[in-house]
Amino acid sequence: MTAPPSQRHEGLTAPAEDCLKAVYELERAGAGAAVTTNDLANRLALAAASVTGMVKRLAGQGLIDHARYRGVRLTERGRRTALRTLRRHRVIETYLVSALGFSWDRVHEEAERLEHSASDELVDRMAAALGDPAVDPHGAPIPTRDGGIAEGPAGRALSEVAPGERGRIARVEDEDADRLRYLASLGITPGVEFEVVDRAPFGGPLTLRIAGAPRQLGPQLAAHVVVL
Amino acid sequence: MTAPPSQRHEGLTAPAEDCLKAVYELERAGAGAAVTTNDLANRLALAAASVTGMVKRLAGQGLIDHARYRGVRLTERGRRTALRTLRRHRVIETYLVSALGFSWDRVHEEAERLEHSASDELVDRMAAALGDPAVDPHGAPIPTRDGGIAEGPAGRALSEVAPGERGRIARVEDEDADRLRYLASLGITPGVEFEVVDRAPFGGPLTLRIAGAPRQLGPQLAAHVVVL
DNA sequence: CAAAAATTTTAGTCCGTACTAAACTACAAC
DNA sequence: GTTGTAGTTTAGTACGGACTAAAATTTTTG
Repeated sequence: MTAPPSQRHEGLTAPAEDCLKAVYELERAGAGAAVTTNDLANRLALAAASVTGMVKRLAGQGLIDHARYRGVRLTERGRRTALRTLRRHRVIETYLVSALGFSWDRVHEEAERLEHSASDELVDRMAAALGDPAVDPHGAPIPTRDGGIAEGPAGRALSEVAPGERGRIARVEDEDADRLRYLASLGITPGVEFEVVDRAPFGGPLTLRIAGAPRQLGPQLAAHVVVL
Repeated sequence: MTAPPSQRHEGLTAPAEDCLKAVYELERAGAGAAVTTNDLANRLALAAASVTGMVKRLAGQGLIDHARYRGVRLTERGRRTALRTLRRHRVIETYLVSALGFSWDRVHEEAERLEHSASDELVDRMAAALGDPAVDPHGAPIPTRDGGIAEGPAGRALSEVAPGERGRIARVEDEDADRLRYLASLGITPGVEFEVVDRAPFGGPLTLRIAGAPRQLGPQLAAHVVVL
């Protein structure tokens, strides 16, 4: 008997997929360094010991390389698997916003659950229904069906832009619903043009002009807004 | 800490939701009698001992009543919970067919997974996008948001219809993809009008006329087609 | 109505995922 | 270069969900 215990993409459980995705995202953020247990534990809101356990299982499946006490790296297979999960996540987010009228601050949570149960076929149909969009509602690139991802031009943080410069919001790297709602209320969403009017020193607020109107924004929020 | 271990509607795990749904459906089919462990084990493709374990947990949560050695019954809370799961399932099936172009024989599997991770809000949005349909692609009634369900006129099995009678296919109570595909190829889908031309005795095949064309159908299949 | 058959439950095991507490490494600071 | 601390792993526990095998109970049958 031993039926496959439900809801699995290639034998991976939901926590395992979450872990791979987290490794992928932390590797990306962390400029090539190995991802530490602690970082993973923070990201996944787990105790470090739990991460060690998960990491061992994933290493046993050949999805990550684990050097004891020195962190983990995705293997090629692990990377492909993580990208498939990421594709599911981002397509679902986009579909929820574009086809079902969800607001961008509420889709993360929903996609976080659905990404583990939606089949690749469903996800492909959703993507096709939207004309295969390249980015999700937060401006993050959607991995393609064949495992590619357009990381796009690097961009820089809005908090680094000097007064007088103009640019366009590329993406918002935050998942918190309250912060996303607040940013949207300021008009800070992907694709929007802005000009930095002023930047107060010592971590002070940024003053922007968006669509002619002046906007103030704290530096912690601005640090997660990527602009071009 | 102890974060809610993901993907749960009111603290219920996916297997628990499946079990409640199975109890609901078996109670419905079984004319008021208590549902036996064996029936559940068959329906859920589990060992009987596993069902006993699940049943104990659900009884502990007040969702079913369990009399040792004599089967289970849903409590009022259990019934409401089962209906919410059933609503998610049927709305999702309908959405997949109507909005995303799935064929009716492939949606069951997908919905079986998604029903556990889709939020009620998502399901309500899907339903609204379709104009709050009353039945799913197989003709089964979709429970309403407020916990009601229109069981509709009883109907009878197509296998019971006498030669010369006419009627309309109400629903197809089968989930097997191959059989559904076969039925669709014969034109047997909800809403279709038919006339029984002949019924061979001793479990022989049924001869129908559908849209003017003659069709033959075995009695096992016909037994799961409900007509009005 | 007693014995046989079928059903159900208990007992014991395993795995994945979590936790805490204790032990172990690595690295940095002195 | 030892030592302290931060970070990591091990050890031990728990729980849900699954299994098999054995015991208990109900039902059927002779």
